[in-house]
Amino acid sequence: MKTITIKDIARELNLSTSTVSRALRDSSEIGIETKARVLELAQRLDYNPNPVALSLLSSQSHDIGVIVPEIANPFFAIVIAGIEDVAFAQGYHVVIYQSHEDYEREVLNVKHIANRRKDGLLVSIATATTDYSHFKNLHERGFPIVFFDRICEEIDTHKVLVDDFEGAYLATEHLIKQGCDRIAHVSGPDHLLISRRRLHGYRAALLDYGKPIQDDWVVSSSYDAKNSLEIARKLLTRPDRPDGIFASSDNIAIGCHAAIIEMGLSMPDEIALIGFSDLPISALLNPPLSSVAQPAFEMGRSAAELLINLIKNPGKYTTPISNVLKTSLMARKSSLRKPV
Amino acid sequence: MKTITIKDIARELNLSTSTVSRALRDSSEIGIETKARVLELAQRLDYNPNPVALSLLSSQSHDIGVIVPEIANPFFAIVIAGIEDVAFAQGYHVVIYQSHEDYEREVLNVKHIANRRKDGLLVSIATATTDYSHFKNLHERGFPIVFFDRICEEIDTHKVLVDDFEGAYLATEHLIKQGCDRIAHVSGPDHLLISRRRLHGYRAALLDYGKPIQDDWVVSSSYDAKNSLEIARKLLTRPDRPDGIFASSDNIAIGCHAAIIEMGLSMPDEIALIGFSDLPISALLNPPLSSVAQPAFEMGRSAAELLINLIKNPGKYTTPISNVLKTSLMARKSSLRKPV
DNA sequence: GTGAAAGCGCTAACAA
DNA sequence: TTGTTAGCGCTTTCAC
Repeated sequence: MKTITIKDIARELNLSTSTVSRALRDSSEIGIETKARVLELAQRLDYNPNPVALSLLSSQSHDIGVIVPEIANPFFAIVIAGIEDVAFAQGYHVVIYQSHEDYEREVLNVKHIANRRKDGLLVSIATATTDYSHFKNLHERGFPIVFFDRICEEIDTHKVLVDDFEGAYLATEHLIKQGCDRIAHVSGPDHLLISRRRLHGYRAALLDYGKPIQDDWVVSSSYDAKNSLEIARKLLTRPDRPDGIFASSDNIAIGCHAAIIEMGLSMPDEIALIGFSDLPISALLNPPLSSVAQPAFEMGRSAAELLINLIKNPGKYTTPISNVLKTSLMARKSSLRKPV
Repeated sequence: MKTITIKDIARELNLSTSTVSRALRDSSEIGIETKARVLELAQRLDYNPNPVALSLLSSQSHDIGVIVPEIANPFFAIVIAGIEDVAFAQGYHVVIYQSHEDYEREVLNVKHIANRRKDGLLVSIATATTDYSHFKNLHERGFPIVFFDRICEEIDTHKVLVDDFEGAYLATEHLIKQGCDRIAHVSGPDHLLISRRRLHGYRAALLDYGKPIQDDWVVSSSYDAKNSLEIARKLLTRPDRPDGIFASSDNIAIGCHAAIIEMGLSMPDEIALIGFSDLPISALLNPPLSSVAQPAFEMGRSAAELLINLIKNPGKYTTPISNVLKTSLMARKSSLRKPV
C-alpha cells in the first residue's frame, strides 16, 4: 500500500516539504504560482494527508467516541444518527463503541478512547456499571465528556436526557383515564436512574388519582424482550391479574405484548399496555403499541453539539448544562379502550 | 491531558528511551533488574503506549473497519457482534461505519478507512451503490477486503454469504405445501444480488411445483417496513389478491404483516406470510412471523476470520474463498395452516 | 546491556 | 517567498 506523501510532491517539484505543506494549507505567504503547481500535482497524485501523523502532532483526531449499550437497540441507533448528523457537519468522525451492558467492556472502551486520542466522549452508561471512576478519571484530566439518556449524576458535565418522570406519569395517567384500575409496572434494571425516575412517575400518577399502589405489581426486567416475556407470563398468571401495564421501555413492552397475546387475553380490553421510547417497530405491532415518544434523534444532536462545544473550548470552564427534552404520548390500540 | 510517555520513564530512571522501550517490549537483551524497574514505574504511572505513534511507525492500526448500510438493522447488528467476537480475541478493534444506503457516504467511509490506515475492511454494500471502483482501487493496492451478505461479484476476494437461492426456495416451497396457490413476492431493491437470488429461488420453486408465475406478483420494496407497508397495501387490494407472500427480508415482511392486519385479513388462512433473516423481533409478532433464518453471528465471525487471515499474510496471494452459509426454515403461525 | 541517531508524515518556529 | 530544523511518541538499526 504505497501512499503518496508530502515528500513525494516535494521531490517531484524540487521544493521543500514545508513549502508543499504550506501550499496545501493555502498559507498566505506562498508564491501563487508555486501553490498552483503543488495543488495540481497533489490532485493528480490523489494525495491525502496522513491523519495519523496529524494526530500525533496535534494530539487531536477529529474523532469522537460514542459508547452505547447496544447498537441493536433502535433507540440508540437513532441517537447515533443524530450525533452523526451534527458531528459530520463539523468535520468530526463518530466512532461507535458497544458496552454490551458490561462493565469491563465499558472500561476497555473508555481506555481505548483515551489512548487513541479521541477528542471527546459521548456515553450512555451500561446497566452493569455501578462504579464510575473510569469516567471520573477522564473527566478530571479535562477530557470532554457528555452523558446522554443513561447519565451519571455524580459527574459534573453536560447531560442530555428526557423528563422520564413526566413521561412515566403521562403513560400511567393515560392508562388510568382509559379505565385501568390495577396497573402494574415492568420496570428496567433497578439501579439505572431512568428506571427509578420512570418508577417514580408511575407511582406519582397512581397516588394523584387515588389508585392502589402495590409493591408486588412492580417487577423488574432487563431491557430485553425475551426477559420481559418471561416476567410478563408470571405477572399475568397471578390471581390478582393487573388490567394495565406500563412498561419501562418498548423492548420490555414488546415482551409483554407477546405474553398477552400468547395467553389469549384481549388487548386493550382485558389488559391495556403502554411502553416507553416509541421505537419504529411499535406502531407496526398488532395491536399497535402505545408508547411515550422520546426525541432520540434530537437527543443525539444536542449531545453532539454540547460535546463539540466542549472540545472547541478546551480548558474554559462552562457551567454544565442538563438539557431535558420533552416526551410525548403516542396513544394507540394497545391501550385505547375509548375512541379518541 | 498530560499523558505519560516513554520519555518520562526514561528521565525518572536515568535511562535512554530505547532502553525503556526494550524493557517494555520484554526484549531479551535487557538487564533483568533494569527491566523490573521500568516495568514497576510504568505500572505505577499507568503508562500506556501511544497507539497513534505506533500506527505512524508501522502503518498499522490494529483497527478493522466495517461498513454496513444501517446499524439499526438487527441483522447487521448481530453480524457486527460476530465480527467483534473474533476481532476482539485477536487484538483488533472494530470501527463501525454506516453508509445509510448512500453511495457518496460509502465512498467517504472507504476513504476514511484507507486514510486512517485501518488494517482491513469488512463491507456489506449500500443499496444505492452500482459503481464499485472505490472498492476496486483499494483492493488493487493490496488492501485486505472481505465482503459479506451484500457482496460485489466483480472483486476477487473473500466473501461470506448465505445460500439466498436455497433459502428463498425453501420459503416458497413451504408456502406451497401450506396450500398457497397465488404466491406473491415482495422483493428487495432490484440491483442487489441478494434480491435477485432470492427472486430466482422463489421462481424456481413455483416452477418446480407447477404454480403460476406472474410478473406482476413480484413487487419491489426498499428494506424498510414503512415502505413495504405501502406496497403491501396496494398488493392486497388488487382483485387477484395473493394468498401467500414471500418477503425478501423480515423488515419487508413486518410491513406486510402490518398491512395484512390493518386490512382485517386472517393470517395465515387468507394470507400466509414468510420473511427472510429471522430477526429477533419476528417471533414476537402476532401472529409470529415465519422466516428463513440466516446465521448472522456466524457470518460475522467467518468474515472477520477471513479478513484477519488476509491481514496477517500481506502480499501472499490466497485463492479467494466464498463461504456460503446454510439457511434454515423457521415455520411459525404467520404461515402455518396445518399443524406440524 | 545500553545509548545515540534516524525516521514514520507532518507542521511550525526560525532563518534567509 | 522558500528552506532548515526540530519534534509529536515510538521502535529499530547501529555503535560501544
